[in-house]
Amino acid sequence: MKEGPDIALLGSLIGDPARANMLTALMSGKALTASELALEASVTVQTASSHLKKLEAGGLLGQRKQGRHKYFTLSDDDVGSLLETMMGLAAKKGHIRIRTGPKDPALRKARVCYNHLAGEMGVRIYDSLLARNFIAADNDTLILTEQGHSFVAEFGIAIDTAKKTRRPLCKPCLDWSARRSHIAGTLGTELLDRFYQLGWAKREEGTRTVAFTPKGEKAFAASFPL
Amino acid sequence: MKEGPDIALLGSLIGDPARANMLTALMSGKALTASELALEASVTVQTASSHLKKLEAGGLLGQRKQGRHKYFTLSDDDVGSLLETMMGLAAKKGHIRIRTGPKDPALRKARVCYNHLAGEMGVRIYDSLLARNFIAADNDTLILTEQGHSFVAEFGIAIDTAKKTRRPLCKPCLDWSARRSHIAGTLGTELLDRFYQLGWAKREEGTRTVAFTPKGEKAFAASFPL
DNA sequence: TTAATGCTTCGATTAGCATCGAAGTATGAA
DNA sequence: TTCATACTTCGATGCTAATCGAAGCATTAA
Repeated sequence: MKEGPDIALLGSLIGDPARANMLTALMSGKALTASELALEASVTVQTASSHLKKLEAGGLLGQRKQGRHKYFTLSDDDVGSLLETMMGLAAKKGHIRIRTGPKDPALRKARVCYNHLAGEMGVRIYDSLLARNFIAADNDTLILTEQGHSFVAEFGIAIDTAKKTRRPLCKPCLDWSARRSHIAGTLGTELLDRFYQLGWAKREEGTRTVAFTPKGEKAFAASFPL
Repeated sequence: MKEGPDIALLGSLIGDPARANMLTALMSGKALTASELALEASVTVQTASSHLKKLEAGGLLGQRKQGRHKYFTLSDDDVGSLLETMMGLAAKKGHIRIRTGPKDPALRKARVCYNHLAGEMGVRIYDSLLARNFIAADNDTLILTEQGHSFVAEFGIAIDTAKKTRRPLCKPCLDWSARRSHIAGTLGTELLDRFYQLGWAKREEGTRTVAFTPKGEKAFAASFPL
């Protein structure tokens, strides 16, 4: 018995509610940490770890270590389209969708990526800094250029203190939507803190949403033009 | 917990090995009975019945009662394409396929459908008789016409004895490939028996394959032109 | 009617696996 | 170094569901 489970393996991987929630959370292209996925699935991190291991072994997930975090994404576009097909069929057959929903709209715009800004605005920082040659890609890491140092200092960040730590100054960090990179590392953290400090934005309780004030959003747009 | 298993339900349905085997067996478009599916999945009929109930409730299967048999098919083309997608991904990810395979080639041409001939040659009988007005569709059943009676008698079948039973003379029966109908009922049984009797074909042991002799195949083609 | 076949339901057993607590490893911060 | 965080592994528990035997229905044949 239990002989040839070609599609059965795939099915059973997707068939567990916890794993299905993780996969749908990753469907947006977002790269999520194990803890975040645990939260999405409403299970403990141990359980999540076990699931993620299985999903990875099954070839559905890819991972990328970033410091002490482990980011998971769907491994393939094929996986994405399979899930999309399944969601479509499930909807058609009346297996109604009860999943969350009210979170995303604000999260897409700006959210905390555990210590730096992600979402559209996070991507914008990256693009803006790169376009003005304030940062430059160097062998899979990012370095802050001469002009970049000036800009950061002008922006009110004491970069020297940040330099002491072993933590990289800039790091690219995956974003969802277009799987775009944004700024992580010490600089990313410092920037986000500075936004809070300037009163441009503040963190919403309980969620990962970062809420910008109208005034803050204008100032942001001025400081990070495209 | 266990909150919103949109795609999880689909996944778990496909995730069970027995069900996966049934679904892949139905992937060719063939309409199979519960017993046949049980055989395919290597489980008892009770277990199969339970699985089929779930698959039908999940909207993956459609059924058609035919006498005391219950024929199952994939309910949708969407279901078929989902399974195809999954099989493709499974192959790509290295979940090797161990399933049967060597059966089909001969079965496609001619096979026993529990008491009548199915497969391409079965479909041909249906088409030939219909084209020559030997049978006619009447309110979801088939009737043998006046000319049809002559033909059958000429072919060597004592139709009177068949008429006595309560069993319908002709019945359409689903076939796979193009989901075409072929002749079942008393007439179907009698025709197959006559083929055996004429030495045109004989049943292969252990399989559902019907092996026609070269001579038999020619005679068949002559008797059932298109 | 009786007998046979195809399928379903019921009940009990069993196996698998998701789950979490607790301890262990790794990375980063001070 | 020490402390904190992110994640993994181990072990035990408990729930779910697949499985099959046995009995019940439905259809067909004699």
